[in-house]
Amino acid sequence: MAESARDRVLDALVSITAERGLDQVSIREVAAEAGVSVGTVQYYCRSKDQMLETAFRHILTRITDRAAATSRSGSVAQALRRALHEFLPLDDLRRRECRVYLAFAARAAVTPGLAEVQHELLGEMRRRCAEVFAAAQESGEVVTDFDPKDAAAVTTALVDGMLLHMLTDPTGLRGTTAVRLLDDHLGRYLDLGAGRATR
Amino acid sequence: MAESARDRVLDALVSITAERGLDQVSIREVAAEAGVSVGTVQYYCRSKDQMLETAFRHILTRITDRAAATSRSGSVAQALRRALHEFLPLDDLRRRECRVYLAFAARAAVTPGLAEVQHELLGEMRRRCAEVFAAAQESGEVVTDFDPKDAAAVTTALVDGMLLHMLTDPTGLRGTTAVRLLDDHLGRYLDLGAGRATR
DNA sequence: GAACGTATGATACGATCGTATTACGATGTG
DNA sequence: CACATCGTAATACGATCGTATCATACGTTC
Repeated sequence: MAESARDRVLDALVSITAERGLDQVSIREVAAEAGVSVGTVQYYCRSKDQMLETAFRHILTRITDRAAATSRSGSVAQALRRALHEFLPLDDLRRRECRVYLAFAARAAVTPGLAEVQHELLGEMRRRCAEVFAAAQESGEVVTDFDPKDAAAVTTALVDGMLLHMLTDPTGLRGTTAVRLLDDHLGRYLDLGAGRATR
Repeated sequence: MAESARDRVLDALVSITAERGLDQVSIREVAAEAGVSVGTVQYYCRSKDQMLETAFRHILTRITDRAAATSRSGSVAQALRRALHEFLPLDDLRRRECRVYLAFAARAAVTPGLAEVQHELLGEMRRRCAEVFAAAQESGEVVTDFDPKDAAAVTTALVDGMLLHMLTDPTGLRGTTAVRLLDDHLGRYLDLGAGRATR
């Protein structure tokens, strides 16, 4: 079925942000990209600030849904590894999404409305990640003792840091290297086993 | 001695970026903050893009110089720990600077001129960090075997990731936690010894 | 002391910005 | 049928944007 006008507006904003950056986003540009009038954009978004907050939630939902949909087969460690890969810019689609995330996250540092969204995101990320680490401890898939919450905080920070470096210095940190470094990191907590070689 | 007009212009840009964000920066705002005319800003910066690139280098020099000036006394690991702390938003001054860095780094994802600066920065960071890890291996201050380059890449990414999380979700990752997580991380490579308790 | 480059300010131009207002057709409802 | 609501478009308003141009001092150098 055809995309609703509202979704087309939000997707247009995301497209512009991914390709030209968040500061190239204007009501008129979004309207043109979505193929609607300025009035239609205003109909769905009361103000530009509200439009940005809505679009931030929109893109985050898309990313986290994809991560949540990854396979849970195999060991807990393997499942975590696959899920975390969905947050890294490892192909064109994820690179686009990560660019949008980074742009919004950076603006969240000075925009309370966006900071609230970011707070919800990171809290959920850490919570889910800590659950996985705790589950691995229960099932004995660990190589050392550690606090699941600390491991979650450091792992999510590492993922976002590698994301930042991959996007802003692609020749300095390549995807294959990032995946290997993430494996090394996880391997310090969990037994990745042969899963490291599987997709 | 009094600050030169050029420095006042660059510092004004940094101030605006730290307090209101990079997208609130305009030639007129910078001129007003610096207490000079628009013409003076244009005299020192041919275009806005060039102004941003110059200011990015300006703030990076300030940060890296401060890190380079930290004490090298004690163990190699302790010196590295102190230097890395200069890149984290652990007080108001560093929080301001980190906000500016994050704003520029995010824009570097879509602005080739800024990406070049970021590439130089991260390359230098990884190089220096790897040197320190290698020196620690030479002097035997290590707790396991590892590749200095990999350790440098993952450590710099972790620092930037924690920086991102601390700035965009201050209640989710506090400074004391970040310092502890960084200590845990370094402790997996190096023998921090009692230095962990020292400043 | 005339000429000149440097540093600064004032101002004008056209473009674009976010937002508010208004109009108009389609749709549903009394 | 009358009328309200919803979705969409067109357009106008004042503000702000980046940039270009011109004028004016102040040194320095022939």
